[in-house]
Amino acid sequence: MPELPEVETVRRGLEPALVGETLALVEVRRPDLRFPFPENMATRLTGRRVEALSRRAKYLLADLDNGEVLLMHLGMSGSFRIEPAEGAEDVPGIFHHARSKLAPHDHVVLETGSGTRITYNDPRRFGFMLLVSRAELSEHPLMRGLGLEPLGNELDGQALSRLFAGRQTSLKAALLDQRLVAGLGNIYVCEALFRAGLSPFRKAASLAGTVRPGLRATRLAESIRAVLTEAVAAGGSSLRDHIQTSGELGYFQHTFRVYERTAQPCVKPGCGGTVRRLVQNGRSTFYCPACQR
DNA sequence: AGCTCGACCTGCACGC
DNA sequence: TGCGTGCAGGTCGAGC
Repeated sequence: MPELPEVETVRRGLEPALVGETLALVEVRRPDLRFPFPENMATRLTGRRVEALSRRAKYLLADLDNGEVLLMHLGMSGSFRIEPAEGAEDVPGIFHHARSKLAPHDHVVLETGSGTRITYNDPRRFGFMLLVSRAELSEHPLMRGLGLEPLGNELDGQALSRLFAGRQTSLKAALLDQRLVAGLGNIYVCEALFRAGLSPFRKAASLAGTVRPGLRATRLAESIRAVLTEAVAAGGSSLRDHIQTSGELGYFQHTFRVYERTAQPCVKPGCGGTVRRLVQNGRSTFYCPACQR
């Protein structure tokens, strides 16, 4: 499911249910996700208060009151849902009976002190959770090598040109490389390249150009910001799963201009091209051969 | 060092 | 119906 906009949507959904709350009950139902959960994770989390919930690239970071951080990644198919906990009172004296049963692939269940149940579900099990001490977080192998935060202040044409300089790989592969820019995935790379009018097959190094240096890079940086900002505002994209913690769908998928639009006409006015799908580095690339150069 | 590719895992849509 | 194939929002590590 999740690229940056989906992870940010999940963060915003979890924040009110989690921050300031104590983890009263923690159940790990299946430990073997991409990495095994930390030894005794349930015990180590129980009784902890969550002080903040932030995001770095596609990672969620829950600050705990003991100086540790719960580091979470949703992989391809991870999602959270929030419901009233068992026996939680909706109105004083009236117990909530609408709590749904646990579903297949519900791997972690957290119950907060105020009677909320937060369930992590992940069919493909590419996601994971880790506990890292706050002090060591920035040097953790998963965090240390991450590139620019695309909605942060540093991402602009100049930064992109510098990062891509000398790279012989394609623009598509370079944008997917989390060590350069961190948070983009297959959807938003395709969409950003379309908006910038740049071919996914162009060499990354050519972004700087020779005639009008910086122009392409600036267009690309602006396209990345625009597509991500719009997608966050739309609650992300829901392709095959729900993504919001409420179970509601994001709706940015209705705004895709090339992704999964194979053989449909290019939406750019006057272009007349047809969207094509091609496998690049083992992943589908959607693009318009007429207006992406 | 940079780059490409296979592997990890489940579910679904498709064609025969 | 059942079975095989290909596809899916990610990332790591092996091997050039």
